[in-house]
Amino acid sequence: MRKCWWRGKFEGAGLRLTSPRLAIIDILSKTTKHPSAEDIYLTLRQKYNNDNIGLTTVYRTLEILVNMGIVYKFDFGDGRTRYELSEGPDGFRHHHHLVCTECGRIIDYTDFIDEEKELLDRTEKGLAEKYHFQIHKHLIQFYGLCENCQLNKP
Amino acid sequence: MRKCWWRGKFEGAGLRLTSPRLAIIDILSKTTKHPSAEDIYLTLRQKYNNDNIGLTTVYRTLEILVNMGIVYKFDFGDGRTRYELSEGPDGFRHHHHLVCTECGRIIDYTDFIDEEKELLDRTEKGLAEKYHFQIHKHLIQFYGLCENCQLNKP
DNA sequence: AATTTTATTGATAATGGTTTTCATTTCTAG
DNA sequence: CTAGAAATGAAAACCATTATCAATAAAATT
Ligand SMILES: [Mn+2]
Ligand SMILES: [Mn+2]
Ligand SMILES: [Zn+2]
Ligand SMILES: [Zn+2]
Repeated sequence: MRKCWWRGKFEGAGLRLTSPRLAIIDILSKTTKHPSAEDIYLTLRQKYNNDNIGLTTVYRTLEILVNMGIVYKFDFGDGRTRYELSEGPDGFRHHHHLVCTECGRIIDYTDFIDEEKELLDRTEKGLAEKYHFQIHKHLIQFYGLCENCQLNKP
Repeated sequence: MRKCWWRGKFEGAGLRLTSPRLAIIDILSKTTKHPSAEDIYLTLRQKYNNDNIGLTTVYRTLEILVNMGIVYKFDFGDGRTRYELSEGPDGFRHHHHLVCTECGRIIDYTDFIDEEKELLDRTEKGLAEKYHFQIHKHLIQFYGLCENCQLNKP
């Protein structure tokens, strides 16, 4: 688990690894949640209140990180985009999501991920051939009710 | 292939099957695309220009249809919500999507759908048990470049 | 070191898809 | 017919995201 695996990507792109950018990566690397741009902005104000990082910068930085493949971007259906480091604090962890449509709770799961991966690879290959599509990524999500929301919503 | 399979759902909910609603369902049932609310609104103005159906009504109707399970709602990443009848013109057709991130083209595919279904069922069952989640639906999408966009973007 | 160039930043304004509001119209029940 | 409920659409409000732009900071060049 080498640290700061993203540094190289920044240098290669002629981009500067500034303190706002480091702070945003830091926040993402220390959470298991899926914060929105505003979530990150608010965390910055609380914990790093020495500097005054603008919401615009948060949005801009996230877009850069997404384009470099350092961060993944998700829409879980609650009207705001949510973000997640592509490589977790403990190294790589490919996973998919379970989304509660009532309270918005997100669960990362890795169960069945190998079987899924195998099927997805095969499907991607088949689809690429049949539709001449060049597939770059896939998205799998399950929607439903979490334990709490099942009880509170009969 | 019984026609107007949705009538029952409307009656059961105490909702009226008005002409704007019928027109919107009609448009959805005659396309293989995935129109946005505005797409539907514009089609209404062109083809059914006798009446003057407001964009608000389109949004409202779509939400009702989604809540009744008659229509599916998708986010393909282009900033607008897109809709599709849950049961196609030729009866049921469960499928997933291939999305071109360059031009927004959407391909419905049913290849591998049986294998996917089998794995999804198994995964849903496993996840439901492990996380006590009550799963209602799944989402699978592949993102990449369509044939055209591969050529025009080297 | 001084100067030029380039990248970054954040306050503000603008954008644009979607929702709310609300007065009016249409349908339904009695 | 009449009272109540549901539906409609124009306009205004909402709100996450993006564009503008002048100011700042860092790198490159002289
Ligand atoms: Mn996750
Ligand atoms: Mn489709
Ligand atoms: Zn929940
Ligand atoms: Zn394309």
